[in-house]
This record gives sequence, C-alpha cells and structure tokens, in this order.
Amino acid sequence: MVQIPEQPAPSLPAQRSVPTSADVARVAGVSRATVSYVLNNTGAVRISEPTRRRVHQAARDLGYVPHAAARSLRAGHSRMVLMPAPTVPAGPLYSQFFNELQWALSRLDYTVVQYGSVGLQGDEAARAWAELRPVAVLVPGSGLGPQGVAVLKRSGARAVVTLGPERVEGAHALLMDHSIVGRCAGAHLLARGRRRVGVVMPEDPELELFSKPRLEGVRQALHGQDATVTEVPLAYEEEAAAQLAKGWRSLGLDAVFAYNDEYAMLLMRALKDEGVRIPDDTAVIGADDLMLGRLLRPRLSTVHIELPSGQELAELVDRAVRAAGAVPETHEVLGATVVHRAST
Amino acid sequence: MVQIPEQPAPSLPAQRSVPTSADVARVAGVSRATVSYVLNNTGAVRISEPTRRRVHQAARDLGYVPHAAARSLRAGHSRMVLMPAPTVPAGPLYSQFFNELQWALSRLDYTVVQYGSVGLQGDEAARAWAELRPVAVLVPGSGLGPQGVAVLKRSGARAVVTLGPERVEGAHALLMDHSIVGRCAGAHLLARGRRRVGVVMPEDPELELFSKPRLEGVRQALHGQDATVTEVPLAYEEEAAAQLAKGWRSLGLDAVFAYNDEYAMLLMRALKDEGVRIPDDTAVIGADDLMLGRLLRPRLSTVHIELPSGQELAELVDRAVRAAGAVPETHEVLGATVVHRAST
DNA sequence: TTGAAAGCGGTACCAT
DNA sequence: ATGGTACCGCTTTCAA
Repeated sequence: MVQIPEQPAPSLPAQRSVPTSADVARVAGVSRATVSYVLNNTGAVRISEPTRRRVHQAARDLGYVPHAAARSLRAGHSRMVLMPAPTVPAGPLYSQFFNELQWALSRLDYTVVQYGSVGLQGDEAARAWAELRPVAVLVPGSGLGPQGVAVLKRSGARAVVTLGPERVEGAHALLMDHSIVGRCAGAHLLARGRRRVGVVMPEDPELELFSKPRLEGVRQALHGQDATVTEVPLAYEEEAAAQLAKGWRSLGLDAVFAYNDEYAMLLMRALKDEGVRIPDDTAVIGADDLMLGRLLRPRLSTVHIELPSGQELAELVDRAVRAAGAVPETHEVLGATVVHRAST
Repeated sequence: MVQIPEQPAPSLPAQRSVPTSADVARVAGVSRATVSYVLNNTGAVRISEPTRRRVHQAARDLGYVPHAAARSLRAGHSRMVLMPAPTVPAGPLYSQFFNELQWALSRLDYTVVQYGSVGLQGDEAARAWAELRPVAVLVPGSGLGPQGVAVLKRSGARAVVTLGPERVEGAHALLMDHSIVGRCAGAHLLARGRRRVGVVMPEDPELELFSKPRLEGVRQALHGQDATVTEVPLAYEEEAAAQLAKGWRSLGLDAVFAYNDEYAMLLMRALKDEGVRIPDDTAVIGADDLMLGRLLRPRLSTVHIELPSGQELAELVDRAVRAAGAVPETHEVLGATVVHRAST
C-alpha cells in the first residue's frame, strides 16, 4: 500500500483550520478592517465596488462564517434571548405559543436559544445561563429566585421575564395564575348544582406547578358554599384509573375536575367501565380544550385556557431590552373560560 | 418631592458594568492569571490556600460569572452541542427521547442548546448555527444538505449527526425510515385478511416528512398481494373527519392505517357516528402507541415505535467528537412492532 | 507561588 | 477609499 501524503489542493490554501476574517483579507488582498466593513455593510464607510466584490468572492471561496463569540465579545453585547428548554413534554397549547414567540422575536432580530438545563437547580442554572451573556432571559415556571435574577442582570441581561405563578423581585412578570382555571371549573360545577367535587391530582411531581394552583382555585370557587372539595390522586396509567374507579362510589362525589383533558379521558373511561354514569352520577370537566375532548362521548366539558400571544411577549421583551433598568412590568396573562359540553 | 440622587452602595464599587476576572483580581489583590488558576482548579499550578480563599471571596462578592464567549474564543473550541428547536409540537415519544439525550450529553459534560431557526432554510440555517461554533450539531428531519454539513465542519464542528430519512454526505446518520411503520401496519392488516386498505394522509405539510414514508411502507407491504392502497387526506378537525366518514362506504375500504393514534381517534369517532362498525366493516390501526389508544373502544391497535435511547446517541456524539474525521457511521434506528388490540 | 504578556477573531477609531 | 491598531475577557506559556 502506497502512502500518499495529504496534499492541500493547490487552488486554495490547506483548509484544515477554520477560516477567519484575516484569511479572507489575505485572499482578497485587503485589510481585516476592510473585510469587516464590506461584510457588515458598514454605512459610515464607503468601499469601492471592485473591492467589495473581491472580498465577497474570497469569503465565499473560503466558506467563511463569522465567529459569533468574537463578535459579541468585541461588541460587548449580543442579541441572544435565552430560555431554559422545557423538561416536561409541552402540549400543543404551549408549543404554539412558543413558536409564535420565537417567530416574533426573530422578526425583531433576536436569536432565540433554548438552554438544556437538566439537573440544574434554579439559581445554579442562572449562573450557567449568565455565562452566555444573553441580552434577555425568559423563564417559564417557578424555580428562579431573586438571586438568580440578580446574577443575570449583573451579567448584562437587560431583561429578565418570568412566566409563572408569582412575581420575582427584579424581573418582569407574566403572571400565569392557574388557580383561575380551577375557579372556572369550580364555579361551573357549582352552577350545575354539584356540591361534592373531586379534584384529580396527577402524581407526576413535575405537574404540581399547575395542579396545586388549580386545586386551590376550585377551593376558592366553592368556599362558603356548603360544598366539599376532595383531592383525588391519580397516576397517568390505566390500572391506576381502574383502581380509582372501583372505589369511586364510596367517595360520594357528584363531580370531578380532572386536572386536564387527558386525565379526564383516562378517568372517564375507567368510570364508564365501572358503570358510573356521566354526567348523571358524576359530572366530569377537564382543561386545555384539546381536540380529544370533543371526540369523547359524552363530549367533555373543559376549561379553555388563553395564553398571551407570542407577539405581545416579544414586544414586551424588546421594550424591556431597550429600556433596561425601567421598573419591571407585571401582567396577568392567563385567561380561562368554560366550554360547556355534555359531560357536565 | 425631593430628588434623591442614586448613590452606589459604599461597600462595593458601583456595579454598573459586568464584573470581569480583572475586577476579581483587583479586589483579591492578585493577577488575572492567578484568578484563572484558582477558579478553574488548574492542576498544573499550585496556589496557596490563603490566596485561593481571597480569590473565591472576591468572586463571590462581585457576583463574578465567567464569559463563555471569551473563554471559548481563547480555547479555540467549546462543548456546545447544537440542535435546531423543533417547529412542530413534539409528542411524548420524542420529548422523552430528547430529554434522555440531553441528560446523557450533560453527563458527558456537553452543553445542549436548541437554536430557534424559524424561517431559515436548510443550508442557510447551517450558516447561522456555524456562527456559534458548536462542537457538534444534531439535526432531526431532512432539510440539511451536504453543503450545510460542509459549512458546519469547516466551521469547526467535529460531529454532524442527522436523524432522518436518509444519509447526508459527510454526516453521521441515524436513519429513521418511517416506511417500516407503514410496513408493519400493512402486514398486520393483510394478515387480518384485509385487502382494501386506506392510508390517512394528514394535510399538515409539516407531517409529510413522516406520512409519505409511512404510506410508502404500506404500499410495500401490500405489493403483489391483490390488495389496494388508497390515500385518504384528512385535516385534523372534527368537521373534516365527519365529511370523510359520510362518504366512507363509497370508498369501499375494509381497513385503514390512520397515520397515528390521534388521527385514528379522530377518524374512529367519525366512523362510529356514521354507523360504520369497527373492526367489522373497517379495521383501524394507528401508530405511536399513545395512552389514548388503550382508552378507546374498541381498543386501538397501533404500531409501537422504538426510538434509539438518548444514552446511545449521546455516546455516538461523544465518540464522533473525539474521533473527528473518522468515517461517518450510519445506524438504522427505528424499531416498529404491532400492538394488536380490538380495532383490527 | 505568582505575574507579565501574547493572542483567540472581530470591530471601530484614527490615520493616511 | 483603505490600513494600522487597540481592545473586548479569558487562558496559558514563560519568567521571576
């Protein structure tokens, strides 16, 4: 076997390492400054058309791609908006909201990046995020404390926005109080004449963030109404639902708020198999207004949830970035309305 | 109203700008080099314990967070693994896979980042990604061409891995050929004695990536078997399903592969409402093996899909990064098995 | 054990 | 119209 030494192609220099603007300059026969002016279309400086062409040509030939880190290091800032990547499967509702947001932000010339923060606790995660020096940070859920906000701001984040149950000192807040979902459901059941209301509590601890406020909302709606609220723990498994259904009558409930439509479907199936009539014996209401609720029989009543538009949030972020240091805004953004169908 | 001029707290210098390692050095009374040694636990250099303490103290006091861009600029590489953020709501299957992957990669000391690439076409997106100089890029779906792979590699990416229907020149490939899902479903229906098979084609163009290969798989399974395959377009809406069901009998189908469990549920409901008996008149099979299939009546037969473990993919990435330049691996990773229930 | 200084890849000011 | 150059924050030789 003949050893053929690796020869660089004669036409272009041996491109083993990443081309830099200096390489482009060398090939084009100009200075690095000129390369920068041309590639960034710097308005304040006029570069002759032939030179521009040579620079562009050289950049293309070399496959030059600017180095974001170097650029933002020099500039002292970036246009990166950072969010933690969701750790729990996002429903269609949230996915759509997030896509909208992403689209709107890129329209405003921001770069959206989701940071995979598995195993990092709140303020510890904040340090990791801060290393990237994002211009803005969007944090869904709770878990980011005032400390974390402070770290981010001290690291140059011009806007920190939380989307969650409560305000955090120093951050803009999109308050998403899920108790309103429970209140809607509770009020509806009450209006339908139900008094002994169960509330399904998913056993997945990740969901407590939503399930607890929803439960609390039901409590609020039924408070002082000669009605009872009963927590009904349920794992998202057929067997668990069957067990629950078996003892259902002994719970003496005439209605149940099933956390969301998926748990509602799980429970309804088990109840039906047990001969519990819906809504006669037990009314069932879900939440999220998923397609599947319309397909169930009886059709599932549900709480339709309205998230803020991604467009609006994007504008809030942009405003906050421009007017950094302004007093943080707080918006109540969760809307909820009952969609009454046959199951209640 | 008395104007109170903003005074910096006297204890610490006015922290308007972001603290750097030089600030830490100044406060600790050491050089920047020493700060770097201490904070990175550099093994080759011994720093006295009192000095270490002073540095750590200063860093904490200032709220110092290292600048990732500066660090990786100097180092010449990063540990960032980049993926495009999904643009279509990810199901529980994919979400779990992705969480596993993320976790496994962070165990290997990589940082996982999802880049929001809305409105960017394949190779154009690749340039944007390349600006971040990730050490590895993971691209689900098609859309990245050999050009894009080349751009990424020239920009220093030591591994490019595609997860999709086909190999891409220069990149490692996790081949996910969804035709196997259709083949499974087709073979199953055939074995159940069905010969006139419909295949639901979602109208969402984002889903073509999966629906076309699945259709093709059904065709393969039924080829030369005196059976027919009929495409059945369907939008994910109740009304569309009702319309389809109305003309169902005239289609003369004795079985249908419904793309996935959600479309199956939509279709089954409409068929039932129209008095079409399942499985007697028409057998229905879905895919993805979602919980909801078990809750339908009749219980939904489905194609259970097996994705690679996130752990395995993480190891592939790590191997590829270490042995950059090695010949790209190709793995066939999609498993599919029929789960036979009552609907077929 | 610690410090001085070069340099990573760009940008922008100041000359020419 | 272009080039020279200082500098962004950090790591890492090399010297002291």
